[in-house]
Amino acid sequence: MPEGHTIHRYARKHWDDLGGQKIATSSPQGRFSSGAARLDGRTLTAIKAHGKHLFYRWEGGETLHIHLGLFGRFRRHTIPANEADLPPPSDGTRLVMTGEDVTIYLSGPTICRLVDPDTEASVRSRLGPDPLDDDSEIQKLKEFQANLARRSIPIGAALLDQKVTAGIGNVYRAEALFLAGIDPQIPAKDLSSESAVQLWSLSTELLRRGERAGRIITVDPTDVGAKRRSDLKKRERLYVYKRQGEPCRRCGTPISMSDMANRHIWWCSSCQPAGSGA
DNA sequence: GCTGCATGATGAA
DNA sequence: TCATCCTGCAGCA
Repeated sequence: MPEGHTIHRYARKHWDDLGGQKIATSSPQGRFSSGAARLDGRTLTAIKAHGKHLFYRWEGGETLHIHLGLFGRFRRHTIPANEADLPPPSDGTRLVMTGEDVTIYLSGPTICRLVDPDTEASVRSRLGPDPLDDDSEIQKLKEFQANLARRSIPIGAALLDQKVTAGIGNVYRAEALFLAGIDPQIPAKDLSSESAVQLWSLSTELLRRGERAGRIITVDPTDVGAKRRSDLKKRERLYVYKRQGEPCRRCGTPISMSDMANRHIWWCSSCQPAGSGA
């Protein structure tokens, strides 16, 4: 499920599977038929992730722009010796990309379209700094802080705004604010410099860990009596997300929930007391 | 089988 | 603030 860590992971894995190869493309569902027909047989020259957006660049200069939204997903199959053993794409499969050894099915994306390099650049220019991007850490942090300083919306809403920072979604916003001890309600511009720095470095650390592990794990194993992160059971991997009413793993206070920026948000009212982070 | 919900984002009102 | 688009699956009957 797609926050930035998943997207960067896809970019890397899809490049390993398909990079530099001539790719056969099709759209069983039909909604991307013309785009798939244009790409069919072309060589994939690069894959770039920015926040939750994916950009597949092809010989000939065009870019395939994909955004998974809430429902989009990729399915990957190694092509079996007998091609009849390959599970067929479902009727809803928007795009099939087949390389030498691997085929990828895409379903449910919010965006799947061909764009020119200028459009790719303009999409990216509207996104805030991505903690998983290779750009300079100092530069990204400065941009993040400047973006916060310009907003009076609550920090919990600002973190979901991809113009502020790109890649954080509803799980990471709740978990990062908990770990940083920040009240989700405080205005973004009121965040102290220390809290902003901490929030950025936590976001980076958590997203990196998520990309590596292939799942979101924010809990320090000692907080749940485990030795290693890999030992954590599914229900133990997060501090606050979807845990309303359950005891805080740090202090035992029941976790709170409310709505912010059209999504549920969870927090601990003792670890993140009103006004904390300012 | 049906219902509701979900790790997202936009555009209208 | 709401309605809408995108799809799958858990939880229920």
